[in-house]
Amino acid sequence: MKRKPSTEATAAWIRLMRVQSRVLDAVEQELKKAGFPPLAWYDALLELSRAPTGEMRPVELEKQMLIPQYSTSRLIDRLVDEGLAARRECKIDKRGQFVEITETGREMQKKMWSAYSAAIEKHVGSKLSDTDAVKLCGLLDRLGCSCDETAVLAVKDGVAAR
Amino acid sequence: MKRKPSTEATAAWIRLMRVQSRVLDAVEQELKKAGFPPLAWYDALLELSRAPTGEMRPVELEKQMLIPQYSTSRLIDRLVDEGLAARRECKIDKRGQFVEITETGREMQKKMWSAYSAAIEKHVGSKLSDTDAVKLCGLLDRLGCSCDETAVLAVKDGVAAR
DNA sequence: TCAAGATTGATGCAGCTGCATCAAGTGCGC
DNA sequence: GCGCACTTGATGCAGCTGCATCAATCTTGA
Repeated sequence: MKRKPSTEATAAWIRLMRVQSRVLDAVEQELKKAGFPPLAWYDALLELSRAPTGEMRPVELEKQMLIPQYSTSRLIDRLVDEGLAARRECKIDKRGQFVEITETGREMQKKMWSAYSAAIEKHVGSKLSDTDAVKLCGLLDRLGCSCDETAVLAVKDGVAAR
Repeated sequence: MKRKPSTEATAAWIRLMRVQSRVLDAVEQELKKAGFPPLAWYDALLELSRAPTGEMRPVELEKQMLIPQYSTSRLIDRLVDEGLAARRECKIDKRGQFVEITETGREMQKKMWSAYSAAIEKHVGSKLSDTDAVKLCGLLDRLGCSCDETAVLAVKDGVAAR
């Protein structure tokens, strides 16, 4: 039997998988309990709300969120169904479209951020000093393949998780 | 707008989500490319192969793997369909059953571990010194709610990720 | 002994994901 | 101007997940 990875590396792998899954579950549960939609919706609403004009091309959204095309397409469907966003035709490129966040969508994003930020604080912030959080970031960043433009883009009104 | 979590904590949260998802994806992809089933199957096979008698109660498996009951039930279905495990009736408790790993199942587990361990090395081991891996474990453990019996149970022939 | 409650495992349903593919539209080279 | 490759977005299908619920069996306590 091979034994390529050190026990230390293997232990880190296991922790990474388990802890992430527990923490994510915990946060998602809190959102759900508070009657909010899943995190992915929040991420999309946040991106849309940040767009200067309040609207984006799906392709754009897709690149920001780093999710596959079909996934974007369906996420938009759901947002539209719930009145949180609206599709607008794109006159310059008839294949395309624009997705615009609605007023309801903006409100939802803000309300979600209250619950979301509280959950982050509860499940991460309160368990780690700021300096430890920084250390953790540093170590994790080294695992992120050719990591991360988006870097320390934590802002006043929200963060995108995925 | 509230601002409960520190920027550091928020940054750590984002990293945790993103890096985990990238690393997991990468590892799963390698398994898939090598023609193997998903990681969850490996975890189950590993648990079964570790059972002294080669068989376990589904309830047992469920507790080890920390996945919900219905999930276990279906995972077993798939393993059985592929001939990697077999259901045995349980004479002491007629509600229950035993799940036994087959010879094919044992072989699969071993073959998967080759690919799996190589992937761990590639995506974690090679990017972190052992001492850094230990630091990472320490930090992650602090996030794990009332963490982890299973602790440093990395062994000669495999690890369970979830 | 027997009824109430707990445990064990399966399953129908809805929702989400990935994969493959499709149709429509664009734009580039010639 | 025409054809061909590329981009944009949607969708059918299969698989997996969570939720709720079910049937069967076991256990407990009066």
